[in-house]
Amino acid sequence: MPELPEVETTRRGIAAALEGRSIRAVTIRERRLRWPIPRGLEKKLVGQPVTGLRRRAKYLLLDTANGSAIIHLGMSGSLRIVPENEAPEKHDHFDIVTSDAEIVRFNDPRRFGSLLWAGKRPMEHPLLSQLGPEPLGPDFTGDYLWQSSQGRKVTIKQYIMNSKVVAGVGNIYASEALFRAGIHPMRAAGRIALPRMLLLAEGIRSVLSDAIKQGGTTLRDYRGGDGKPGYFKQQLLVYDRGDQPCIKCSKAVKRIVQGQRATYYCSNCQH
DNA sequence: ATGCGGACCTGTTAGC
DNA sequence: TGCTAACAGGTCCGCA
Repeated sequence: MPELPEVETTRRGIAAALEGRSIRAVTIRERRLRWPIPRGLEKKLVGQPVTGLRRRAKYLLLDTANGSAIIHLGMSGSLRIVPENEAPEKHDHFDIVTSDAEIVRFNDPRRFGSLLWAGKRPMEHPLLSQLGPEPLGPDFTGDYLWQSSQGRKVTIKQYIMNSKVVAGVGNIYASEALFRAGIHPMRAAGRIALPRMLLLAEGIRSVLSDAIKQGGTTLRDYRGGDGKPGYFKQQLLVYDRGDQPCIKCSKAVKRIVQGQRATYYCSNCQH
């Protein structure tokens, strides 16, 4: 479900409820997520003032005076503020209750998400320490992308989805960015000329920021932290449009599988 | 170092 | 209607 724009939308939706409050309680109903929620994590959080809610790639960092917790939404996770007294439902695996009695509730049917403790230097946590630049940050440029891809034979689609190369480009936006740049998803990463890599970096940057502006993409039942759906789906040019006419040239959009993930592209517009 | 396939899960939908 | 198979927005890990 959540890609970077959805995670960012979630962050913006719940940050105000957390920042400047302290944590009154952490209620865990199911510890078996992607990794088990560590025993004693509640104790590290309860009573702590929340100093911020940050995002790095698709990870959310809940910063407290005592250290940071890492939250990942996996494929099907969501975080939202629920009314007081709303009974937990199926797959509501944990709640964070603030000193203002606001409840931030995590739901994740597939349990690919996670809740971990990262201590005082969260960026040194193994999940975060190997990440490449933020796609919307200043270090992610076409020059960097071109430089780092030299000699790489993986397909460009798989390359931009590698979190060591650039952090947080997921399956939907990888297809969309390649379409924006006119680059064929099967092309070897190391065989793309610099000017086209500049277009690709810009494609990644623009598709992600456009999606954030729209509140993310709602494919099935995604909701942001404020409960609103995302409106970016209307602007997906190739993703999930197999056999439908290309927006630019009307040729049928193709669907292929790369690394067990669906890829959509136009064979006429992308080379 | 790189690249590939499998693993972790449940829910929805398409096809017979 | 009911059963089965395929598919889904992520990403780590182990092996060649």
